[in-house]
Amino acid sequence: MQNNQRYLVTAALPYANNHLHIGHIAGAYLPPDIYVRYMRMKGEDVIFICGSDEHGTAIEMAAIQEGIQPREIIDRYHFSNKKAFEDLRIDFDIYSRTSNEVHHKTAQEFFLNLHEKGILFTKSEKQLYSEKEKRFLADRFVTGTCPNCGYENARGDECENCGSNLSPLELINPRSKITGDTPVVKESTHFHFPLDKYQEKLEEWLKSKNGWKQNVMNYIKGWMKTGLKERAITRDLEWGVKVPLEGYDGKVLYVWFDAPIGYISATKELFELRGDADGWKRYWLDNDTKLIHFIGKDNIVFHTIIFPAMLMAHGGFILPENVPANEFLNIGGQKQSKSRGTGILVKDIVAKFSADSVRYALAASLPENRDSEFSWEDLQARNNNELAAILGNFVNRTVVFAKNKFGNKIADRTESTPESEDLFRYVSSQAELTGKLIEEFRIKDALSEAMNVARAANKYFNDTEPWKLIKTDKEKCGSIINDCLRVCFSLAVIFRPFIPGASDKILGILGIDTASITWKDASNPAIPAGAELGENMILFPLIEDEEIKPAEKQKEEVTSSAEDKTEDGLITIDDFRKVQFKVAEVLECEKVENSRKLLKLRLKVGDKEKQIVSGISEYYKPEELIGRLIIVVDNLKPSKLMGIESHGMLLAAKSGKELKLVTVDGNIAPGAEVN
RNA sequence: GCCGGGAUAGCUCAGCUGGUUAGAGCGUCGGAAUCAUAAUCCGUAGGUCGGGGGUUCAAGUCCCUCUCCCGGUACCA
Repeated sequence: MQNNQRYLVTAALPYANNHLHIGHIAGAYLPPDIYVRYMRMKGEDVIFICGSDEHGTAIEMAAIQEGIQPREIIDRYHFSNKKAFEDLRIDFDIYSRTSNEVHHKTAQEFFLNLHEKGILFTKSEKQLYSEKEKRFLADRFVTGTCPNCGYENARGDECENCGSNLSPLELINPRSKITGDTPVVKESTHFHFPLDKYQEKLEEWLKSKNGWKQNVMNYIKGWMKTGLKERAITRDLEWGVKVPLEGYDGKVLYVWFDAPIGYISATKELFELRGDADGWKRYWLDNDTKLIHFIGKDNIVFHTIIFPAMLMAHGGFILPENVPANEFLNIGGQKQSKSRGTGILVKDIVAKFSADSVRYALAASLPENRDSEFSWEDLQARNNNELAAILGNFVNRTVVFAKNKFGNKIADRTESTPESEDLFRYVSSQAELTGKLIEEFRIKDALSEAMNVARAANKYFNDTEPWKLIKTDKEKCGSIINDCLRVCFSLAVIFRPFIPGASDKILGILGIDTASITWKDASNPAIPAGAELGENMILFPLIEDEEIKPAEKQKEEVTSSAEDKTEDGLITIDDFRKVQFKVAEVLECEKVENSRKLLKLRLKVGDKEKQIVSGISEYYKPEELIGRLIIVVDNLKPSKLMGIESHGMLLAAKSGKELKLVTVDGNIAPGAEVN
């Protein structure tokens, strides 16, 4: 057989600033794992590549906020996510990371290749620069007042309040999110990639692609219609792949440029580990290789437009054969979101349920055509009503029967019946159908067809009634049980891509070596009559209601606590409303004796008076404050400072050694609400 | 605002270029069976395919419009 075909399968590189949730798994990792397992059993030459995407602003910012090095952030999530994949038995040939030396080198070479060809061009742009930190501030590092609605904490890229898109330069009174200082406008020069020049070539290439999913094509059309635009491929940032040219200190490759190159670097690394340093070329530079990117829909542009354009520009590389992007998996109608901290994390779900159960439940509701829903009840129902009741039960009833009636040995098959032949014809055609569906990336349908085999198997058991036959015709009964055991083998093969754990167990019971299993075994399940069966076991323990309920509660807790403290420090309007700010007039003010910086203030808030203690005597003298209107938090839980009760706190802005009271712009009655 | 996507049985979803009584799984209800993790098998009920209008011999499927949800993207004060 002269099949030179090779497959290079990639799964989106997870960004190493958060833990993976099951939406990621359903979108971009479980489908390729199933696909790859199947293709391997079919005897195809496949490599399966993934790794952590570890550069970019968000990681640098997270590090600054936590006061640690980016390295610590990426290590935390790289290893956590690597383990999450292992726990779910998602078996990459390599799970690499873009902080690796081989990646930096590969990305730099790629950049230089384009640069030397004169494809890239430079352009200078005005950007905000922090003198204090000696660095340019990325959009997300800046906050300020929105020029449209006046919201004071608008982000550099958009205003959360009115939804307008902003550039940091538009912000009124911009501040660094890190130090709070005011940045200045400064020119910065960046390399750009002329994506617009590749539009025609891309469109032509895409035209030749049939069999791509409709949703993917729709996204592409949208982008093409608006017209592609040049894109900056460098940034002013510390954390990333350095621009490998003189005079570009402090600049790194933009993360979207370096990340997809990670697929190439990871492949290089894989073959280095295999002692075949040039092996990666067979996969990336050879037209006999089919490159398949599994991703979520948020990544479609990068994998169908930007990265292919980069590969075209570089030359020599193959372009993707298909990009079967999935939609999103929601939970209770709610989007799972890293940045909002909602969603069910892999590490939490595998702590509680088996990889097989989770894989099955997710595979059964993959968001292949549109966003889909996942719930804990779903997981329970899938496990109990399908895995346990249909598949698990069939294997169990067969094995138990063989054990009780045939001395735990594989009975002889002495005769064949039309029913038996029908059954195996069906098994064989279902195996073919399941495989075909997997190859078409219709994993959900494939799984459903696989389960139909187990249904047919149960029906065969029911219809042939071996429990009756054993009393009248043990030989014929033995043939039936032999059939059933062989179907168990077929089931182990057909289900193997989806639930490898259970497949191993079934094959273990049957005493079959798992190493040499091929897809063809599903149609030709050969088991040695007379051989002793291994120890039976329950493949899928039932999931009780109690196991689901705490999980639900847990989920709610996660969600609600996440609302209070989200990744980028955002709160909801409801959170804000909890705090009652009021205008207060300072009636009396005196220094607290023996304290270094405490002042005791007597305030008039509406028609009541209250006392607060505040640590501002280093900045304000008591007499300066009397008569002034200030802003206080009115509903703060009272506390004692140096034995003196304080019933609130005043607001003041602090920067370095400066502190200024927050006041109101003009006269207003004390007690007025601030919002 | 503009562009795109979605709205199909109680639930989760399939329905390609328009064509017989709109499908599957789960759940419901009834029956058979009792080897098996009270697990199986057979059957039943259940939908004016988001609302309205149109094209057609024929529309869930095409066109228009409206409502709601989700993405993307532009701008005004």
